[in-house]
Amino acid sequence: MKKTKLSRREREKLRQRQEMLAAALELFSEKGYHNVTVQEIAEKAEFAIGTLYKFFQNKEDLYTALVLEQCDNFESALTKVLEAPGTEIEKLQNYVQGRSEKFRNNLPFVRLFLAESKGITFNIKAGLDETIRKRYRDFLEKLALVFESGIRNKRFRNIASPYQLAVALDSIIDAFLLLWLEAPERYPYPEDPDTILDIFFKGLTPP
Amino acid sequence: MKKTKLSRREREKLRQRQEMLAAALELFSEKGYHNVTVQEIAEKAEFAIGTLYKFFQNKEDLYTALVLEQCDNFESALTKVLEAPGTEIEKLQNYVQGRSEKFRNNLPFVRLFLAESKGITFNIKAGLDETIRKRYRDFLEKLALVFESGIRNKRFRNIASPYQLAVALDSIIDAFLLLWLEAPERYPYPEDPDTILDIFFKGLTPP
Amino acid sequence: MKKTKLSRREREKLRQRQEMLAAALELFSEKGYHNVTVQEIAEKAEFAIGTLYKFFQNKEDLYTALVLEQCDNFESALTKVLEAPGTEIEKLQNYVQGRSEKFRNNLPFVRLFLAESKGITFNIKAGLDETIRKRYRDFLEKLALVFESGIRNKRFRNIASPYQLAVALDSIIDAFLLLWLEAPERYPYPEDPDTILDIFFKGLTPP
Amino acid sequence: MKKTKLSRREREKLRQRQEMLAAALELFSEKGYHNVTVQEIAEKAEFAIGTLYKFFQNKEDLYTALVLEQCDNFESALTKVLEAPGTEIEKLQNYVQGRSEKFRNNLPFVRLFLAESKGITFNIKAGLDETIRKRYRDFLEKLALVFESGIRNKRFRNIASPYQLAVALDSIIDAFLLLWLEAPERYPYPEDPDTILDIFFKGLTPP
DNA sequence: AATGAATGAGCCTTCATTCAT
DNA sequence: TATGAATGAAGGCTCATTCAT
Repeated sequence: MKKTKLSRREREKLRQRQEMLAAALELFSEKGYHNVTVQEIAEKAEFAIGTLYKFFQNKEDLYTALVLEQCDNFESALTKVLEAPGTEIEKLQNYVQGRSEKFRNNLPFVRLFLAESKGITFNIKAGLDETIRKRYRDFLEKLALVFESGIRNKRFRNIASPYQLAVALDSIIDAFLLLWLEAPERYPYPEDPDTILDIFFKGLTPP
Repeated sequence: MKKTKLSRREREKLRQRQEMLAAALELFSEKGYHNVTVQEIAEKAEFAIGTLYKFFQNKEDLYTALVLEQCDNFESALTKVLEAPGTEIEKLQNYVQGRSEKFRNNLPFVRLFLAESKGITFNIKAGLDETIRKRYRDFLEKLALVFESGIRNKRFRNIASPYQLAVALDSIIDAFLLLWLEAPERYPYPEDPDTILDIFFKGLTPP
Repeated sequence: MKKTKLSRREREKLRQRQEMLAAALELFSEKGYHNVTVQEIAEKAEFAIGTLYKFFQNKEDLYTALVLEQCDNFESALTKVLEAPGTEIEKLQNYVQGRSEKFRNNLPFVRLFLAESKGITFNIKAGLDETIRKRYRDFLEKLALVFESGIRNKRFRNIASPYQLAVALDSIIDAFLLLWLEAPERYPYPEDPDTILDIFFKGLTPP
Repeated sequence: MKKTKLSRREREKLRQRQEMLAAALELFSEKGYHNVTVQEIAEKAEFAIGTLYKFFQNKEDLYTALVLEQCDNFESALTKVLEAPGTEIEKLQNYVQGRSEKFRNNLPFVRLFLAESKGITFNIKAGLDETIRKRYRDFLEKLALVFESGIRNKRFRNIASPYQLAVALDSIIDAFLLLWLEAPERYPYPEDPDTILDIFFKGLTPP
């Protein structure tokens, strides 16, 4: 809980930086890294190019900062959810609920995130994607812990390794998110969290 | 089932085209669309740039042709699997098996496919991704039919819409594929097909 | 012999100006005009850029002021040497000695001076070099006077015009200075003044 | 005496390269490295920028190639002069004559050469000047050999080390060249070679 | 008066595409 | 028909200079 007092100047700087990142996020998410010019970002953020280069060493640096910052944000929010007290089932319910919401409120970033974590982007020369995948794997380990404890105390059946279950759960959440993204009216989100968990909890074959 | 006789000249043309596409696939999948020059592709394929432009209108056209052709290939192979006779469970088993294998034998393309279907790539200005997603949705409908009939004849529990189940299954297959792609030794593939189906069929909570 | 009393404020101004010029000299001589930013100069001099621009209209102006001031300094010192009483030979001895010393104590400037007077630098658009060369020519006239009087009173042989002799002498002094600059241990300076004069006075061919 | 047959294509390439270098030489020598844009060079040489970049990796590379090639040219021509048969005195006469002529026929390059070898230019990051100075030193060693043998067989008085004499001679030649460059009508060149040698051979003081 | 953040013109360089041979 | 040299538009980035505080 940082409480450092920032000078007016510093606060101003930070605000400017956020504005630049916001403009960049919107553009990158809309057109892709290579189809956005630094000029455009500067214009959208209403700064001169030179000013933008005072904040970020180059285009790649800007992109990297953008993605990593957003990752931090997501990570800490979802980690908090997982660490809240409750049974494993409750934790998963909260996680599915929390992840879905967080994503739906940050669609522009989600598109970037999926691009970096799932596809090949090569937006950045030296593997930003690798950094992001590592962080994502680390986060999945935390999610896996819930499955692990659930299996240990017999609340969950031992049908796959905890990590695999974590991977499976997340992939379904993302898939349903994309479904909703593409056709919000056909696949309304509100009911999905339960659907997802039903798939997981009940299994397809009748008992 | 076209059986048109091709002249020697035409067959030669086709072979050249395939060589160009093969070179392009390798490069695009390795470095990303924007980090590959037409020059490079021509060199790798051992043609002159001008020759390459005789076959494809421009870089985008080449990329589009490449992706769509590969999609055709995958689609028809997997459709065939789904249409083979058998119970719904057998069909799904064959599908998971077939999809996994097909993917593992065509890794370069899979990377492109995931990039285009999951992330935002904007490799191509005018929504190649939209075309691909549409085709993918259409294919998912076929997969959904299996779930639908399974639900109808009570082999499967009705825990989600058939289409949702199709989406969920595919997303898990892809996720496990990525898992294996990133750490083949830690997540060996052979056992995965069953794991995936177990998750689906048995459900997480004990009966 | 200006004796104007400067107010404290004016003296302070002058001191600041000198500090800026000193920082600039060091940087320009080390990296060349075009590889030094005004930013750098301001930082090294520990002033804000804006302050620097209060003293000099622009980068060129700063450079010009720097070079001209240093030239003034050198010129007046060496003129003094030439005007000191003594025979022509003594004058030349003192000149060689004085010039060598002065140069060795102001290496950073010498590099700039040689660049401006010998090479093409185009550091400055509107011919600073021309100004400098003109001043240098004027100075050489003074040196030539020594040769002229030496020739007139038969102390020197009339083997070339006085001005040519002045040019020749200076070029040798500079050449030896560069020699020493590049390999101080191999071409130690102390003995050089005499060597230079020997070349001049004795001639190469035996009498 | 290379006699390699060049294909028409190769000869054409070489000619283009020479045209680019010629345009660059003229511009660099007229305005200085930093005041010439690649655009300008391309225009003057009547090529598109892209074509120019097919021949040279970048602006620095072009400049380096230009300077080094010209150096080669000068070096080999003057070395040939020094190696021609004759007494030491004849060799020096030929050298002064040859150097003067060569320089006067290649004024644009001389300006570059002096800038790189005498001044600080920092046109190029990684010390082209150092390369050039090394080559110049090596050449001076050859010139020094003439003085050495002259001293050994008593044709020359031993008033300075051979290398120092070489440095002195060259510096005077250059100085006189500059003199002529600045005021051709006042310091006509034809008589200079003898003047220079007179200064060297006769000495200033009467016997 | 002093500051230094903001500006944006201009430069180097790349690469998709064309077209003469 | 196949070639690949030539093209030049467009983008990333720097840095001298200004001006509001």
